[in-house]
Amino acid sequence: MEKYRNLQIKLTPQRLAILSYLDGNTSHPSADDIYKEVLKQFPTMSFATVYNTLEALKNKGTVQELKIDPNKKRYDPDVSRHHHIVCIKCNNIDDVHRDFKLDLSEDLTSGFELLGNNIEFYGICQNCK
Amino acid sequence: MEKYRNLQIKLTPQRLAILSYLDGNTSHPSADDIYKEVLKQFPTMSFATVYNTLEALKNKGTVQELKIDPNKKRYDPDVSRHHHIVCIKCNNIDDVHRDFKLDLSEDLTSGFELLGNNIEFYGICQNCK
DNA sequence: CTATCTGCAAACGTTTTGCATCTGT
DNA sequence: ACAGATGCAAAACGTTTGCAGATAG
Repeated sequence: MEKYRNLQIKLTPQRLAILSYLDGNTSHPSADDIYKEVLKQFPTMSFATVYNTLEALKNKGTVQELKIDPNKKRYDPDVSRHHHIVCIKCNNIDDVHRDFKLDLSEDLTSGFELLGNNIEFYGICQNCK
Repeated sequence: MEKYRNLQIKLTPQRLAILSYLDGNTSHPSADDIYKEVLKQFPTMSFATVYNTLEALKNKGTVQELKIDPNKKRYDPDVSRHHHIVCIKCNNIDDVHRDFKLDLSEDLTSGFELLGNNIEFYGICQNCK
């Protein structure tokens, strides 16, 4: 795949399968979701490879780790500035592509150098209503 | 303790020690932090009791579980509406007591019934600067 | 050719569970 | 008295690691 050449990581068949699964994926999959999917193509796929690849992609800035699910890490191939809305019943996650400028006055930052924010909206999704 | 009577849970000595440790605590402790602390007073304290108690307190709405630390759950006895600012270097968490009214227009909620939001600010804390 | 990746299995840290005993109400 | 809590140990779960063999560049 041409588009991945500039990642500067070794493009093994397993990694290409992971990249292809992640490309345009808005389901915010967990490591296990990725593993299960790629396993179909590579019956010897291991978690080590999934995590190794995710670590490499995180370092290259093409995937971000989400803290939305308290029980496992989930991954988002969309690293553009956006937020999420989570269903409190089924944990389904959707993207919220809107920018909010949230400034904190000095007295609220506890001396922190403020770098940014992530907003997690929550509610009940269409399916669960 | 009078103030805990209305929780409608059995107030064992272990639970009172946990409640006393949590009361006014703004360090956002993990289960392990709580365990270690209460262990000083009750050498037979077990994780089962810590988790059991936290579960009960969550259900009563007097403690909330935080998803800020990807490696372990952290707990906040302050259930008033507030946000957090996290240090990207040391994972230290401070409270941000300010209200932001963030409305999402219909076309951004993906059909969700919007109930609220949590904002995680991030930056570098005074110690780490 | 060699730095890096894969796959397996073992290890890890956190959280959950089963169960016998104990205790707050 | 008894519903529900404790404490222990084992298990479950997601994630990480060590290492021998394989492979992309």
